[in-house]
Amino acid sequence: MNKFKEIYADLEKKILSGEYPSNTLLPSEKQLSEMYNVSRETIRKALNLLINTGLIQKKQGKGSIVLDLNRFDFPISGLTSFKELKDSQKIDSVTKVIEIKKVAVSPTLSEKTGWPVASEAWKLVRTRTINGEPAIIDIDYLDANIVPVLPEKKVSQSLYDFLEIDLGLEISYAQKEITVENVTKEVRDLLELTLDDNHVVTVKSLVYLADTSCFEYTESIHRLDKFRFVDFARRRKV
Amino acid sequence: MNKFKEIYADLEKKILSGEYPSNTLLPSEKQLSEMYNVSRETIRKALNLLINTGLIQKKQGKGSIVLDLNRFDFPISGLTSFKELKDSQKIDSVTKVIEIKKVAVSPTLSEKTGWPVASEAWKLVRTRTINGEPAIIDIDYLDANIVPVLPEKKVSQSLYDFLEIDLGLEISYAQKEITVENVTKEVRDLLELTLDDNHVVTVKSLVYLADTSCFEYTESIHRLDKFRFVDFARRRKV
DNA sequence: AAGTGGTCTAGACCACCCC
DNA sequence: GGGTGGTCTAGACCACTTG
Repeated sequence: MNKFKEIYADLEKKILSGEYPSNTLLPSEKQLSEMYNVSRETIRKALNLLINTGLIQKKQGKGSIVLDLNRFDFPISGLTSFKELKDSQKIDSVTKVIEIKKVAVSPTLSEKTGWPVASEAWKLVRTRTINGEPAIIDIDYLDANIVPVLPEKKVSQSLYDFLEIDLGLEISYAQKEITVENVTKEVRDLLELTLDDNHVVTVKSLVYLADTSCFEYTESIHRLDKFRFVDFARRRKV
Repeated sequence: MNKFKEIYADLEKKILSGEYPSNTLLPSEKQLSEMYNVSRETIRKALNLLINTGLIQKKQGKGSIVLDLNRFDFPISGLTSFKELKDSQKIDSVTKVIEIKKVAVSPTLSEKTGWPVASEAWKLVRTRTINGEPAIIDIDYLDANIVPVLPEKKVSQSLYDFLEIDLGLEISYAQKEITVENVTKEVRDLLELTLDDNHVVTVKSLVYLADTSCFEYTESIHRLDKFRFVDFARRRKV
Protein backbone atom coordinates (compact mmCIF):
# COMPACT_ATOMS: atom_id res chain seq x y z
CA MET A 1 0.00 0.00 0.00
CA ASN A 2 1.05 3.61 -0.45
CA LYS A 3 2.77 5.36 2.38
CA PHE A 4 0.20 8.11 2.65
CA LYS A 5 -2.68 5.64 2.80
CA GLU A 6 -0.94 3.60 5.46
CA ILE A 7 -0.33 6.72 7.50
CA TYR A 8 -3.95 7.74 7.02
CA ALA A 9 -5.16 4.36 8.21
CA ASP A 10 -2.86 4.49 11.21
CA LEU A 11 -3.93 7.99 12.22
CA GLU A 12 -7.59 7.12 11.74
CA LYS A 13 -7.20 4.10 13.98
CA LYS A 14 -5.53 6.17 16.65
CA ILE A 15 -8.21 8.85 16.48
CA LEU A 16 -11.04 6.36 16.70
CA SER A 17 -9.39 4.48 19.54
CA GLY A 18 -8.99 7.70 21.49
CA GLU A 19 -5.20 7.81 21.37
CA TYR A 20 -5.67 11.21 19.76
CA PRO A 21 -8.80 12.46 21.55
CA SER A 22 -11.16 14.95 19.97
CA ASN A 23 -10.48 18.62 20.49
CA THR A 24 -6.77 18.01 20.89
CA LEU A 25 -4.03 18.66 18.33
CA LEU A 26 -2.28 16.00 16.31
CA PRO A 27 1.53 16.14 16.29
CA SER A 28 2.74 18.78 13.85
CA GLU A 29 3.38 17.89 10.23
CA LYS A 30 7.10 18.13 10.86
CA GLN A 31 6.89 15.79 13.85
CA LEU A 32 4.70 13.34 11.93
CA SER A 33 7.13 13.31 9.00
CA GLU A 34 9.91 12.39 11.42
CA MET A 35 7.75 9.82 13.22
CA TYR A 36 6.84 8.03 10.00
CA ASN A 37 10.13 8.75 8.23
CA VAL A 38 8.52 10.36 5.21
CA SER A 39 8.53 13.80 3.66
CA ARG A 40 6.16 16.48 4.80
CA GLU A 41 4.13 16.41 1.56
CA THR A 42 3.39 12.74 2.15
CA ILE A 43 2.11 13.55 5.63
CA ARG A 44 -0.02 16.28 4.10
CA LYS A 45 -1.60 13.78 1.71
CA ALA A 46 -2.54 11.55 4.62
CA LEU A 47 -3.95 14.52 6.54
CA ASN A 48 -6.00 15.53 3.50
CA LEU A 49 -7.77 12.18 3.64
CA LEU A 50 -8.55 12.79 7.31
CA ILE A 51 -9.92 16.21 6.40
CA ASN A 52 -12.13 14.76 3.68
CA THR A 53 -13.61 12.17 5.99
CA GLY A 54 -14.27 14.89 8.56
CA LEU A 55 -11.93 13.53 11.21
CA ILE A 56 -9.72 16.58 11.58
CA GLN A 57 -9.70 20.28 10.83
CA LYS A 58 -6.48 22.19 10.16
CA LYS A 59 -5.72 25.70 11.26
CA GLN A 60 -2.78 27.63 9.90
CA GLY A 61 -0.28 28.55 12.58
CA LYS A 62 -2.05 26.25 14.98
CA GLY A 63 -2.18 22.62 14.01
CA SER A 64 -4.55 19.79 13.14
CA ILE A 65 -7.50 19.56 15.49
CA VAL A 66 -9.26 16.21 15.99
CA LEU A 67 -12.98 16.75 15.48
CA ASP A 68 -15.77 15.44 17.63
CA LEU A 69 -17.92 13.21 15.52
CA ASN A 70 -20.62 12.05 17.85
CA ARG A 71 -23.10 14.84 17.34
CA PHE A 72 -25.34 12.94 14.93
CA ASP A 73 -24.00 9.37 15.19
CA PHE A 74 -21.58 10.47 12.62
CA PRO A 75 -21.12 7.87 9.85
CA ILE A 76 -17.50 7.15 10.48
CA SER A 77 -15.02 4.38 9.62
CA GLY A 78 -13.94 5.39 6.14
CA LEU A 79 -16.84 3.45 4.68
CA THR A 80 -18.63 6.58 3.66
CA SER A 81 -19.44 7.82 0.18
CA PHE A 82 -22.21 5.35 -0.59
CA LYS A 83 -23.44 5.96 2.88
CA GLU A 84 -27.03 4.95 2.80
CA LEU A 85 -26.07 1.58 1.37
CA LYS A 86 -23.47 0.96 3.99
CA ASP A 87 -25.63 2.23 6.79
CA SER A 88 -28.27 -0.30 6.05
CA GLN A 89 -25.63 -3.01 6.16
CA LYS A 90 -24.44 -1.97 9.58
CA ILE A 91 -27.81 -2.48 11.19
CA ASP A 92 -29.13 -5.94 11.84
CA SER A 93 -30.82 -6.46 8.51
CA VAL A 94 -32.01 -9.27 6.29
CA THR A 95 -31.85 -9.05 2.52
CA LYS A 96 -34.33 -10.96 0.41
CA VAL A 97 -34.06 -11.35 -3.36
CA ILE A 98 -37.46 -10.81 -4.96
CA GLU A 99 -36.52 -10.92 -8.60
CA ILE A 100 -33.37 -11.49 -10.58
CA LYS A 101 -33.45 -11.75 -14.37
CA LYS A 102 -32.04 -10.41 -17.59
CA VAL A 103 -34.11 -7.77 -19.33
CA ALA A 104 -33.84 -5.71 -22.49
CA VAL A 105 -32.94 -2.07 -21.88
CA SER A 106 -36.01 0.14 -22.25
CA PRO A 107 -35.89 3.61 -23.80
CA THR A 108 -36.41 5.17 -20.36
CA LEU A 109 -33.53 3.26 -18.86
CA SER A 110 -31.38 3.94 -21.89
CA GLU A 111 -31.91 7.66 -21.49
CA LYS A 112 -30.71 7.59 -17.90
CA THR A 113 -27.76 5.28 -18.37
CA GLY A 114 -26.68 5.76 -21.95
CA TRP A 115 -26.92 2.00 -22.58
CA PRO A 116 -28.20 1.06 -26.05
CA VAL A 117 -31.93 0.32 -26.23
CA ALA A 118 -32.64 -3.41 -26.27
CA SER A 119 -29.15 -4.35 -25.03
CA GLU A 120 -29.04 -6.74 -22.12
CA ALA A 121 -29.18 -5.71 -18.48
CA TRP A 122 -29.74 -7.46 -15.18
CA LYS A 123 -32.75 -6.45 -13.18
CA LEU A 124 -32.41 -7.16 -9.51
CA VAL A 125 -35.09 -6.46 -6.91
CA ARG A 126 -34.31 -6.93 -3.24
CA THR A 127 -36.00 -5.99 0.00
CA ARG A 128 -34.17 -5.10 3.19
CA THR A 129 -35.82 -5.97 6.44
CA ILE A 130 -34.66 -4.21 9.58
CA ASN A 131 -35.66 -5.71 12.91
CA GLY A 132 -38.36 -7.73 11.23
CA GLU A 133 -39.94 -4.80 9.42
CA PRO A 134 -39.54 -4.25 5.68
CA ALA A 135 -37.74 -0.95 5.29
CA ILE A 136 -36.12 -0.67 1.86
CA ILE A 137 -36.65 -1.96 -1.66
CA ASP A 138 -33.61 -1.87 -3.91
CA ILE A 139 -34.16 -2.07 -7.64
CA ASP A 140 -30.86 -2.44 -9.49
CA TYR A 141 -30.16 -2.46 -13.19
CA LEU A 142 -26.69 -3.66 -14.16
CA ASP A 143 -25.06 -3.59 -17.58
CA ALA A 144 -24.83 -7.25 -18.61
CA ASN A 145 -21.76 -6.53 -20.73
CA ILE A 146 -19.90 -5.51 -17.59
CA VAL A 147 -21.59 -7.93 -15.20
CA PRO A 148 -21.96 -11.19 -17.12
CA VAL A 149 -23.15 -13.30 -14.20
CA LEU A 150 -25.13 -12.47 -11.09
CA PRO A 151 -25.44 -15.36 -8.63
CA GLU A 152 -28.44 -15.07 -6.34
CA LYS A 153 -26.44 -16.31 -3.39
CA LYS A 154 -23.92 -13.50 -3.70
CA VAL A 155 -26.33 -10.62 -4.17
CA SER A 156 -28.36 -11.63 -1.16
CA GLN A 157 -25.26 -10.82 0.86
CA SER A 158 -23.51 -7.85 -0.65
CA LEU A 159 -23.81 -6.79 -4.27
CA TYR A 160 -20.83 -4.49 -3.95
CA ASP A 161 -18.56 -7.09 -2.47
CA PHE A 162 -19.44 -9.37 -5.37
CA LEU A 163 -18.78 -6.67 -7.94
CA GLU A 164 -15.54 -5.45 -6.42
CA ILE A 165 -14.00 -8.60 -5.01
CA ASP A 166 -15.31 -11.38 -7.24
CA LEU A 167 -15.54 -9.47 -10.52
CA GLY A 168 -12.71 -7.05 -9.79
CA LEU A 169 -14.69 -4.01 -10.89
CA GLU A 170 -13.33 -0.66 -9.81
CA ILE A 171 -16.31 1.37 -8.66
CA SER A 172 -15.38 5.00 -8.74
CA TYR A 173 -18.19 7.53 -8.36
CA ALA A 174 -21.93 8.07 -8.44
CA GLN A 175 -24.51 10.71 -9.09
CA LYS A 176 -27.52 10.43 -6.89
CA GLU A 177 -30.81 12.14 -6.29
CA ILE A 178 -33.10 11.94 -3.28
CA THR A 179 -36.79 12.73 -3.70
CA VAL A 180 -40.11 11.79 -2.16
CA GLU A 181 -42.55 10.02 -4.46
CA ASN A 182 -46.03 8.63 -4.42
CA VAL A 183 -46.25 4.99 -3.57
CA THR A 184 -47.31 2.40 -6.12
CA LYS A 185 -49.39 -0.62 -5.25
CA GLU A 186 -46.45 -2.97 -5.74
CA VAL A 187 -44.26 -0.95 -3.42
CA ARG A 188 -47.08 -0.66 -0.89
CA ASP A 189 -47.32 -4.43 -0.68
CA LEU A 190 -43.59 -5.05 -0.46
CA LEU A 191 -43.07 -2.45 2.25
CA GLU A 192 -46.29 -3.40 4.08
CA LEU A 193 -47.44 0.20 4.18
CA THR A 194 -50.66 1.21 5.87
CA LEU A 195 -53.26 3.00 3.81
CA ASP A 196 -52.52 6.45 5.14
CA ASP A 197 -48.86 6.17 4.07
CA ASN A 198 -48.85 7.52 0.55
CA HIS A 199 -45.20 8.41 0.09
CA VAL A 200 -41.78 6.83 0.02
CA VAL A 201 -38.27 8.26 -0.19
CA THR A 202 -36.56 7.33 -3.45
CA VAL A 203 -32.80 7.46 -3.91
CA LYS A 204 -31.85 7.17 -7.58
CA SER A 205 -28.19 6.57 -8.35
CA LEU A 206 -26.08 6.26 -11.44
CA VAL A 207 -22.88 4.44 -10.59
CA TYR A 208 -19.70 4.61 -12.66
CA LEU A 209 -16.49 2.61 -12.94
CA ALA A 210 -13.02 4.12 -12.90
CA ASP A 211 -13.02 4.07 -16.70
CA THR A 212 -16.07 6.37 -16.58
CA SER A 213 -18.48 3.77 -17.92
CA CYS A 214 -21.89 3.72 -16.25
CA PHE A 215 -22.58 0.16 -15.14
CA GLU A 216 -25.46 0.50 -12.68
CA TYR A 217 -28.68 2.38 -12.15
CA THR A 218 -30.39 1.94 -8.83
CA GLU A 219 -33.62 3.03 -7.24
CA SER A 220 -33.64 2.56 -3.53
CA ILE A 221 -37.11 2.96 -2.05
CA HIS A 222 -37.35 3.67 1.65
CA ARG A 223 -40.25 3.70 4.07
CA LEU A 224 -40.56 7.24 5.37
CA ASP A 225 -40.13 6.27 8.98
CA LYS A 226 -37.03 4.18 8.21
CA PHE A 227 -35.21 6.73 6.12
CA ARG A 228 -32.15 8.55 7.39
CA PHE A 229 -29.30 10.11 5.46
CA VAL A 230 -26.30 11.58 7.26
CA ASP A 231 -23.66 13.63 5.54
CA PHE A 232 -20.50 15.56 6.23
CA ALA A 233 -19.97 18.50 3.91
CA ARG A 234 -17.12 20.95 3.56
CA ARG A 235 -17.72 24.47 2.42
CA ARG A 236 -16.37 24.91 -1.05
CA LYS A 237 -15.36 28.41 -1.94
CA VAL A 238 -14.76 29.22 -5.55
CA MET B 1 -5.11 33.94 -5.32
CA ASN B 2 -3.10 30.75 -5.27
CA LYS B 3 -1.83 29.38 -8.52
CA PHE B 4 -3.62 26.07 -8.19
CA LYS B 5 -6.95 27.74 -7.45
CA GLU B 6 -6.56 30.04 -10.41
CA ILE B 7 -5.77 27.11 -12.65
CA TYR B 8 -8.75 25.23 -11.25
CA ALA B 9 -11.04 28.18 -11.95
CA ASP B 10 -9.68 28.52 -15.46
CA LEU B 11 -10.07 24.84 -16.28
CA GLU B 12 -13.56 24.77 -14.78
CA LYS B 13 -14.57 27.72 -16.92
CA LYS B 14 -13.20 26.04 -20.05
CA ILE B 15 -14.99 22.79 -19.25
CA LEU B 16 -18.32 24.48 -18.60
CA SER B 17 -18.01 26.63 -21.71
CA GLY B 18 -17.37 23.54 -23.81
CA GLU B 19 -13.80 24.40 -24.71
CA TYR B 20 -12.93 21.04 -23.17
CA PRO B 21 -16.02 18.98 -24.11
CA SER B 22 -17.18 16.05 -22.04
CA ASN B 23 -15.77 12.64 -22.86
CA THR B 24 -12.57 14.15 -24.21
CA LEU B 25 -9.18 14.27 -22.53
CA LEU B 26 -7.66 17.36 -20.94
CA PRO B 27 -4.07 18.17 -21.95
CA SER B 28 -1.65 15.99 -20.02
CA GLU B 29 -0.29 17.13 -16.67
CA LYS B 30 3.07 17.81 -18.32
CA GLN B 31 1.47 19.91 -21.03
CA LEU B 32 -0.65 21.80 -18.52
CA SER B 33 2.39 22.52 -16.35
CA GLU B 34 4.09 24.03 -19.39
CA MET B 35 0.97 25.94 -20.46
CA TYR B 36 0.55 27.54 -17.05
CA ASN B 37 4.27 27.71 -16.25
CA VAL B 38 3.99 25.85 -12.97
CA SER B 39 5.27 22.58 -11.62
CA ARG B 40 3.40 19.36 -12.16
CA GLU B 41 2.39 19.03 -8.49
CA THR B 42 0.64 22.40 -8.73
CA ILE B 43 -1.30 21.19 -11.75
CA ARG B 44 -2.19 18.07 -9.82
CA LYS B 45 -3.64 20.16 -6.99
CA ALA B 46 -5.84 21.99 -9.46
CA LEU B 47 -6.94 18.71 -11.03
CA ASN B 48 -7.79 17.32 -7.59
CA LEU B 49 -10.30 20.11 -7.13
CA LEU B 50 -11.86 19.20 -10.48
CA ILE B 51 -12.04 15.58 -9.36
CA ASN B 52 -13.75 16.51 -6.10
CA THR B 53 -16.38 18.57 -7.83
CA GLY B 54 -17.01 15.70 -10.23
CA LEU B 55 -15.88 17.50 -13.36
CA ILE B 56 -13.15 15.09 -14.42
CA GLN B 57 -12.02 11.54 -13.84
CA LYS B 58 -8.38 10.53 -14.13
CA LYS B 59 -7.11 7.28 -15.54
CA GLN B 60 -3.54 6.16 -15.06
CA GLY B 61 -1.69 5.81 -18.35
CA LYS B 62 -4.55 7.51 -20.12
CA GLY B 63 -5.31 11.04 -19.00
CA SER B 64 -7.98 13.21 -17.43
CA ILE B 65 -11.42 12.64 -18.88
CA VAL B 66 -14.00 15.41 -18.77
CA LEU B 67 -17.20 13.98 -17.30
CA ASP B 68 -20.69 14.48 -18.57
CA LEU B 69 -22.70 16.13 -15.85
CA ASN B 70 -26.15 16.49 -17.32
CA ARG B 71 -27.61 13.17 -16.28
CA PHE B 72 -29.54 14.52 -13.28
CA ASP B 73 -29.28 18.30 -13.79
CA PHE B 74 -26.06 17.97 -12.00
CA PRO B 75 -25.58 20.75 -9.41
CA ILE B 76 -22.57 22.33 -10.97
CA SER B 77 -20.74 25.67 -10.80
CA GLY B 78 -18.59 25.19 -7.76
CA LEU B 79 -21.44 26.27 -5.54
CA THR B 80 -21.86 22.81 -4.14
CA SER B 81 -21.30 21.56 -0.61
CA PHE B 82 -24.31 23.23 1.01
CA LYS B 83 -26.19 22.21 -2.05
CA GLU B 84 -29.77 22.18 -1.03
CA LEU B 85 -29.46 25.72 0.26
CA LYS B 86 -27.94 26.95 -2.94
CA ASP B 87 -30.36 25.06 -5.10
CA SER B 88 -33.28 26.77 -3.53
CA GLN B 89 -31.61 30.08 -4.19
CA LYS B 90 -31.17 29.35 -7.86
CA ILE B 91 -34.85 28.90 -8.44
CA ASP B 92 -37.16 31.90 -8.56
CA SER B 93 -37.90 32.09 -4.87
CA VAL B 94 -39.12 34.59 -2.30
CA THR B 95 -37.86 34.54 1.26
CA LYS B 96 -40.06 35.83 4.05
CA VAL B 97 -38.89 36.41 7.60
CA ILE B 98 -41.47 35.08 10.06
CA GLU B 99 -39.61 35.56 13.29
CA ILE B 100 -36.29 37.01 14.37
CA LYS B 101 -35.39 37.37 18.03
CA LYS B 102 -32.87 36.54 20.69
CA VAL B 103 -33.64 33.51 22.84
CA ALA B 104 -31.99 31.71 25.73
CA VAL B 105 -30.39 28.39 24.77
CA SER B 106 -32.57 25.49 25.89
CA PRO B 107 -31.15 22.22 27.21
CA THR B 108 -32.18 20.46 23.99
CA LEU B 109 -30.39 23.00 21.82
CA SER B 110 -27.40 22.99 24.11
CA GLU B 111 -27.04 19.26 23.73
CA LYS B 112 -26.94 19.51 19.96
CA THR B 113 -24.66 22.52 19.69
CA GLY B 114 -22.56 22.45 22.82
CA TRP B 115 -23.58 26.04 23.63
CA PRO B 116 -24.05 26.74 27.37
CA VAL B 117 -27.65 26.49 28.58
CA ALA B 118 -29.25 29.94 28.95
CA SER B 119 -26.61 31.69 26.86
CA GLU B 120 -27.90 33.92 24.09
CA ALA B 121 -28.77 32.76 20.60
CA TRP B 122 -30.63 34.20 17.66
CA LYS B 123 -33.73 32.36 16.52
CA LEU B 124 -34.60 33.03 12.91
CA VAL B 125 -37.60 31.55 11.12
CA ARG B 126 -38.01 32.08 7.40
CA THR B 127 -40.23 30.62 4.71
CA ARG B 128 -39.19 30.11 1.12
CA THR B 129 -41.83 30.39 -1.52
CA ILE B 130 -41.18 28.90 -4.93
CA ASN B 131 -43.39 29.95 -7.81
CA GLY B 132 -45.98 31.28 -5.37
CA GLU B 133 -46.15 28.09 -3.31
CA PRO B 134 -44.63 27.81 0.17
CA ALA B 135 -41.99 25.09 -0.07
CA ILE B 136 -39.49 25.38 2.77
CA ILE B 137 -39.34 26.60 6.35
CA ASP B 138 -35.87 27.40 7.66
CA ILE B 139 -35.41 27.58 11.41
CA ASP B 140 -31.95 28.87 12.28
CA TYR B 141 -30.28 29.19 15.66
CA LEU B 142 -27.11 31.29 15.69
CA ASP B 143 -24.65 31.75 18.54
CA ALA B 144 -25.08 35.38 19.59
CA ASN B 145 -21.47 35.55 20.76
CA ILE B 146 -20.36 34.94 17.19
CA VAL B 147 -23.20 36.74 15.44
CA PRO B 148 -23.85 39.87 17.52
CA VAL B 149 -26.29 41.51 15.10
CA LEU B 150 -28.77 40.08 12.63
CA PRO B 151 -30.47 42.71 10.46
CA GLU B 152 -33.81 41.57 9.06
CA LYS B 153 -33.10 43.18 5.73
CA LYS B 154 -29.94 41.13 5.23
CA VAL B 155 -31.31 37.75 6.24
CA SER B 156 -34.28 38.09 3.93
CA GLN B 157 -31.74 38.03 1.12
CA SER B 158 -28.93 35.66 1.98
CA LEU B 159 -27.96 34.70 5.50
CA TYR B 160 -24.68 33.22 4.30
CA ASP B 161 -23.65 36.28 2.33
CA PHE B 162 -24.25 38.34 5.46
CA LEU B 163 -22.24 35.99 7.65
CA GLU B 164 -19.34 35.59 5.26
CA ILE B 165 -19.12 38.98 3.60
CA ASP B 166 -20.43 41.41 6.20
CA LEU B 167 -19.25 39.63 9.34
CA GLY B 168 -16.20 37.99 7.77
CA LEU B 169 -16.96 34.58 9.27
CA GLU B 170 -15.15 31.66 7.72
CA ILE B 171 -17.69 28.89 7.36
CA SER B 172 -15.89 25.62 7.05
CA TYR B 173 -17.94 22.45 7.37
CA ALA B 174 -21.25 20.98 8.43
CA GLN B 175 -22.79 17.77 9.66
CA LYS B 176 -26.28 17.19 8.38
CA GLU B 177 -29.02 14.67 8.66
CA ILE B 178 -32.02 14.18 6.39
CA THR B 179 -35.11 12.47 7.79
CA VAL B 180 -38.86 12.47 7.26
CA GLU B 181 -40.94 13.63 10.20
CA ASN B 182 -44.55 14.07 11.18
CA VAL B 183 -45.93 17.49 10.55
CA THR B 184 -46.88 19.81 13.40
CA LYS B 185 -49.83 22.16 13.24
CA GLU B 186 -47.58 25.21 13.01
CA VAL B 187 -45.66 23.73 10.09
CA ARG B 188 -48.88 22.63 8.42
CA ASP B 189 -50.13 26.19 8.43
CA LEU B 190 -46.91 27.76 7.21
CA LEU B 191 -46.50 25.28 4.36
CA GLU B 192 -50.22 25.30 3.53
CA LEU B 193 -50.40 21.52 3.60
CA THR B 194 -53.58 19.66 2.82
CA LEU B 195 -54.98 17.33 5.45
CA ASP B 196 -53.74 14.15 3.85
CA ASP B 197 -50.14 15.39 3.88
CA ASN B 198 -48.80 14.23 7.20
CA HIS B 199 -45.07 14.32 6.62
CA VAL B 200 -42.28 16.74 5.81
CA VAL B 201 -38.61 16.28 5.00
CA THR B 202 -36.37 17.73 7.69
CA VAL B 203 -32.73 18.60 7.10
CA LYS B 204 -30.92 19.26 10.37
CA SER B 205 -27.47 20.81 10.13
CA LEU B 206 -24.74 21.76 12.54
CA VAL B 207 -22.47 24.32 10.90
CA TYR B 208 -18.92 25.04 12.03
CA LEU B 209 -16.38 27.79 11.47
CA ALA B 210 -12.78 27.23 10.44
CA ASP B 211 -11.74 27.42 14.10
CA THR B 212 -14.05 24.40 14.72
CA SER B 213 -16.56 26.36 16.78
CA CYS B 214 -20.19 25.46 16.09
CA PHE B 215 -22.05 28.68 15.36
CA GLU B 216 -25.31 27.53 13.78
CA TYR B 217 -27.96 24.87 14.08
CA THR B 218 -30.57 24.73 11.36
CA GLU B 219 -33.71 22.79 10.69
CA SER B 220 -34.87 23.10 7.14
CA ILE B 221 -38.38 21.76 6.66
CA HIS B 222 -39.45 20.87 3.14
CA ARG B 223 -42.78 20.01 1.60
CA LEU B 224 -42.52 16.46 0.31
CA ASP B 225 -43.35 17.38 -3.26
CA LYS B 226 -40.82 20.21 -3.29
CA PHE B 227 -37.89 18.31 -1.86
CA ARG B 228 -34.95 17.29 -3.98
CA PHE B 229 -31.36 16.61 -2.99
CA VAL B 230 -28.70 15.89 -5.59
CA ASP B 231 -25.26 14.65 -4.75
CA PHE B 232 -22.02 13.57 -6.34
CA ALA B 233 -20.15 10.95 -4.36
CA ARG B 234 -16.79 9.32 -4.85
CA ARG B 235 -16.10 5.80 -3.75
CA ARG B 236 -13.78 5.83 -0.79
CA LYS B 237 -11.71 2.73 -0.31
CA VAL B 238 -9.70 2.31 2.79
C1' DA C 1 11.17 34.81 17.39
C1' DA C 2 9.81 30.20 16.99
C1' DG C 3 6.61 26.99 15.44
C1' DT C 4 2.79 25.86 12.69
C1' DG C 5 0.36 24.92 8.30
C1' DG C 6 0.00 26.64 2.98
C1' DT C 7 2.13 26.79 -1.35
C1' DC C 8 5.39 25.72 -4.85
C1' DT C 9 9.35 23.65 -7.10
C1' DA C 10 12.46 20.27 -9.86
C1' DG C 11 13.38 15.99 -10.12
C1' DA C 12 13.04 11.06 -9.39
C1' DC C 13 11.00 6.44 -9.93
C1' DC C 14 6.97 3.52 -10.60
C1' DA C 15 2.57 1.52 -12.75
C1' DC C 16 -0.25 1.61 -16.47
C1' DC C 17 -1.82 2.17 -21.39
C1' DC C 18 -1.23 1.82 -26.21
C1' DC C 19 1.23 1.43 -30.34
C1' DG D 1 9.20 2.40 -25.93
C1' DG D 2 7.10 6.64 -25.23
C1' DG D 3 3.48 8.92 -22.94
C1' DT D 4 0.37 9.13 -19.15
C1' DG D 5 -0.85 9.60 -14.28
C1' DG D 6 0.66 8.05 -9.08
C1' DT D 7 3.87 8.57 -5.50
C1' DC D 8 7.57 10.53 -2.99
C1' DT D 9 11.37 13.60 -1.82
C1' DA D 10 14.18 17.71 0.08
C1' DG D 11 14.07 22.10 0.23
C1' DA D 12 12.33 26.75 -0.20
C1' DC D 13 9.45 30.73 1.02
C1' DC D 14 5.13 32.61 2.85
C1' DA D 15 1.13 33.47 6.25
C1' DC D 16 -0.53 32.79 10.53
C1' DT D 17 -0.49 31.96 15.66
C1' DT D 18 1.49 32.25 20.09
C1' DG D 19 4.53 33.47 23.64
